[in-house]
Amino acid sequence: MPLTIATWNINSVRLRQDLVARLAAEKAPDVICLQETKCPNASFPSKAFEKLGYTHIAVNGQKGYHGVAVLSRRPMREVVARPFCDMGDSRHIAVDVEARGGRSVRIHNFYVPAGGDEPDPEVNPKFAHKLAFLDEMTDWFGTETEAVAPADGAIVLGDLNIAPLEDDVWSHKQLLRVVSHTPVETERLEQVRRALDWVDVVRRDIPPPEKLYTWWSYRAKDWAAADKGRRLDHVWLSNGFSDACDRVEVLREARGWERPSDHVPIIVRLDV
DNA sequence: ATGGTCGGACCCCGA
Repeated sequence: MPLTIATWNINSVRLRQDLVARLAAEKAPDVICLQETKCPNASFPSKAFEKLGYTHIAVNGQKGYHGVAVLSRRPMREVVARPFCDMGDSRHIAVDVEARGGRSVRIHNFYVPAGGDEPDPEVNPKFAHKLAFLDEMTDWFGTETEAVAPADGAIVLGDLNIAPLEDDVWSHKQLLRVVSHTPVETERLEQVRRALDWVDVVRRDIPPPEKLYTWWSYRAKDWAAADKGRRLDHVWLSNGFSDACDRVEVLREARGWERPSDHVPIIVRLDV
């Protein structure tokens, strides 16, 4: 049996638990990693997800903002919820999911700061925070290599809030000075990736120049017609483990579901 | 065409 893993910025898990149920019904992923749950741990709707078969749940939430969670139908244990930038923000959780032969897959679920509007760390503290967060990821990956990425296999996924490639945005030229696609961010994200030589399996399987987006603004009158999206969500596999992934799907249609999130799920299938 | 729309807090903020 393959292991299927979904990542989705849900933009309030309580408001959209029915959409998570729809994803479970239509795609039946073994593991669902959520970001922007906007929900304290005590209020997390665990019961609803347990009824869907996701009996293993790990949450790192806070009131009103941010928040990440992992739902699993396979045995899983929480490894760490690492605080970044001494902010008290809930932006990371790591779990080990059981695989064949006593092995396990370590999943790091991230919600990287969006960074505000002005792409200048001197005048915009939110952008400075975003860059500091990325640098802390690089440092952590580089210094605690074994803990971050055990030999059995590891995954970094989530809303990284950066569209790194020209074909990850609707207009490279028009977004070069827009937060999420500025060179300072895309270079910083590449440093994070290179720290452990993570493999972007989504772009391995759906390579440029094909346009690929996971987020469309709520502000567009007709998101599908305008199609001004960005690829802000990512799935990276540890080097030497990437061959385990034999299928990638970006669920674009979920942007058209009733009262949607502005992000759509990515689903990967692993033979592990 | 430099607007627009969300969600969750609270009387705006972050996205």
